[in-house]
Parts: sequence; C-alpha cells; structure tokens
Amino acid sequence: MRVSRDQAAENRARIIEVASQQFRQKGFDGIGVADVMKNAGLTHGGFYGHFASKDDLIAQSCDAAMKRSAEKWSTIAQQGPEVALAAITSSYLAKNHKGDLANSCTMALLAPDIARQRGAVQTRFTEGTKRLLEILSDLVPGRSKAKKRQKALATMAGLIGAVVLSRAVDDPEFADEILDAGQAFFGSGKPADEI
Amino acid sequence: MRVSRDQAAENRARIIEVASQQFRQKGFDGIGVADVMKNAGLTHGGFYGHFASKDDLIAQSCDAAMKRSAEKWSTIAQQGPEVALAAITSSYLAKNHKGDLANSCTMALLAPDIARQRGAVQTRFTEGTKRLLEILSDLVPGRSKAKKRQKALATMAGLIGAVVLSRAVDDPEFADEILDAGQAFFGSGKPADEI
DNA sequence: ATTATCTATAGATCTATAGATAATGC
DNA sequence: ATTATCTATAGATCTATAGATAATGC
Repeated sequence: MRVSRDQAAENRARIIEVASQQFRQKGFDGIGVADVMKNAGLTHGGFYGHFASKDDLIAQSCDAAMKRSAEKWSTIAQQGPEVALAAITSSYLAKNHKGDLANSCTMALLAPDIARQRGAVQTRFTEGTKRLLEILSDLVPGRSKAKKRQKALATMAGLIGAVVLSRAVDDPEFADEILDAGQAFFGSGKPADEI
Repeated sequence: MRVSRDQAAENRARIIEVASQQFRQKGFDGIGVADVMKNAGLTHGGFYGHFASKDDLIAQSCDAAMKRSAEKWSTIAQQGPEVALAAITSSYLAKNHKGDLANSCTMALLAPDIARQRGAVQTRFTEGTKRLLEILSDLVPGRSKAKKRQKALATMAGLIGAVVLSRAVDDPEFADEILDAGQAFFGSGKPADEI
C-alpha cells in the first residue's frame, strides 16, 4: 500500500516518537524494531525504508527526545530564574515521575547505555546535554558565567542521580526520601547552609 | 571432569565475579551466559548447575558488586571524615574512571536497567545502596543525623549523576568539566558558598 | 562439568504490490 | 485524462544469537 509523501513523513515521525518513548521505558535492548513498528501502526518490513538500522533509529529518537526536553525547559525558563529553577527541579524530581518512564528524561534513563554505544547517538546526546546545560546555567544564581555553569552542571548531575537512584530502589519510602533530598539541595540554587 | 566441592564453590564465585564485571561494562543485555562462562574458563552448559537463570545471576552479581563498593568505602572511611569524604569523591570522579567500567560503581552503570527489572535484583540493589548511604552519612558534616543523611543522599546523587553524564558524553573536555564540577560541589561536604 | 541440541527472538533482507506522483496526450 | 514510473509498505524469509535443556562422561 503506497501512501502519500506527506503520509510517509508523518509515519516516519510517528516511528521516531514511538521509539523514543519505548527506548526510554524499556531500554535500547528492551524493545525491537518489529514492536516499534507495530506500536506505530506499521509492519516490520517497512522500517528499513525509513532508517538504515536500529542504531540509526536510536540516534534519531535520542535526538528528538533531548530536543523535547530543551523545549520544555525553555518554556519554563521564561518564568524568570528563581521560579523556573524551582519549577524544573520539582518537575524533574516529581514523585510520580517513576511511573511515566516513557516521557521522562533521556539522561536519567539511557545515559549509561549511551555511554556503551558509539557514534551518532553519543554525539546527539552530547549536543542535547549542552543545550540543557545552557538553559539551566541562566537559571542558577552565581557570581560569574563560569560559576553559574559549574553550578548548573552539579545541579544537573544531582537531579539525574536522584531520579536514577530513586527509580532503581524497591523501597517506596526510600525512593521518596532520595527525591526529597534532591529537591532540598538542588531546588533553590542557594548554598545549603542550613543543612 | 568432576571437580571437588571446593572447586565448584570457587568456580561459582568466579562466575559471579566475571559476570559482575561484564554486566557493568556491557550492560545486562550486553553479555550472554555463554560468554560469561567462557570468560570464567567454563562451558555454557555448566551454568545451570550454579544458577537458576540469568536473572538469578544478575541478582547475585549485583549484590556482590555492591558489597565490594561498601568494603572499599568502609576502608577509606577509617581515615576520618574529612579526608575520607574527599578521597571517596575524588576516586569516584577520577578522570580515568571512564575507561575501567568493569570495576566501577554499579549504581552509576546499571541503576536505570535495574529500575526496569523486578524482584531480587532491585532488593539487593536497594540494600546495597542503603549500606553505602550509611557509610557516607558518617563522613559528611551536618548538624544532625537526619541532616547528614540528607546531605549524603544529595552527594551520592551528585556523584552518580556526574559520572553517568561524563561517560555518556563524547566530548572529553566536556566530560572532564562535568567531573570537575562534581568534585567542586560534592568533594568537601561544605556549603558551596564561594561558588 | 562438557557437549550437543532445542526454541525463541531479533535484526536485516527480499519480493510483490497498491497507489501516489510524474510524464504524456487530447 | 491516461499512461508510465516510482516508492512506501506488507509479508515472508534468512541468519545469528541467546537462554535453556538434555544427553553424556567421570
């Protein structure tokens, strides 16, 4: 069944969207090409008309997911530094976050797997990470651009680590404790004097 | 080739050791039972005399790796709080760390994958994480046990996130920048006033 | 514990075809 | 409007691999 050029582009976008979600939810090895296509409402064979390989799909879907995150952060950032920083951290560390893996941060869900890959995926991920860092750097308080960037990096690391840990743990109270500690430390951007 | 009971126990321990390293290096799906056995100097078929399944091996090797980390941290902790905290963070964030995945921290390498698993693996991981947290809690400065624990959690998250990010990125300078930011923030345990 | 085997799965390739797009004719 | 061509897709198939089991040996 031949479809129109527009329809094909739409199909392609849907494949990327579905893959991006499934990879985050199940890992790169947790979902196959055939199932991605099925979930996109297409059949296995059509895949290779759109992508050179599964690795190609991984790179493109990773890129798409990182760009979405950047858009989301950018939108929040318009609220102004202080409000935005708190908003980003609290949404990032949200308790129910654990349930909705498909739509949450690529860095927290796939970074170790990306570290084991080579090529395009890593490049896309690196670009995406830098974009997010730029956004966050403008939101944290600090005496210079360099200091703000450094603090933004530590904050990103803290957020990622907190989410990663809280999800891997099978004790719900402990998981919440981790997220709360993250919010307390990284939510204000101020030195944790009172801690 | 029949082996003695002692030899069998030794073989079993070696399988766990090898698996623990390979899983960290390549991910749970990145290495198969046959190759683990091969690297342990045994044949594929013998595996199921030692373990019920690959998942069983995963759980046991994860447990072993977490226990090793705890031993390492405990040993360092004997040097006294301040020195120990700096020693742990700097060894955790060491630049060459990226190369030796096989012997580095399970939390930073497998946490997202563990989050996608169920059962024994998660339980072992949770126990291990709590053990590490206990050790770190005694090393960070703070006004109360609760505050120290909270700070230790944020520190663990920061260390994990920094390592995870720096490894996934394909720009070496950026990777180092991430690790440096982590050391600056989490290495002293003191509020980052000067930042 | 070894060796051989079974079974399921996943990535990738191949072929045919429906139907969209382009070229041609009236 | 008609005809020819192009191409995205479906469906079948191939190959490699991985977990697991069975048979065999000591």
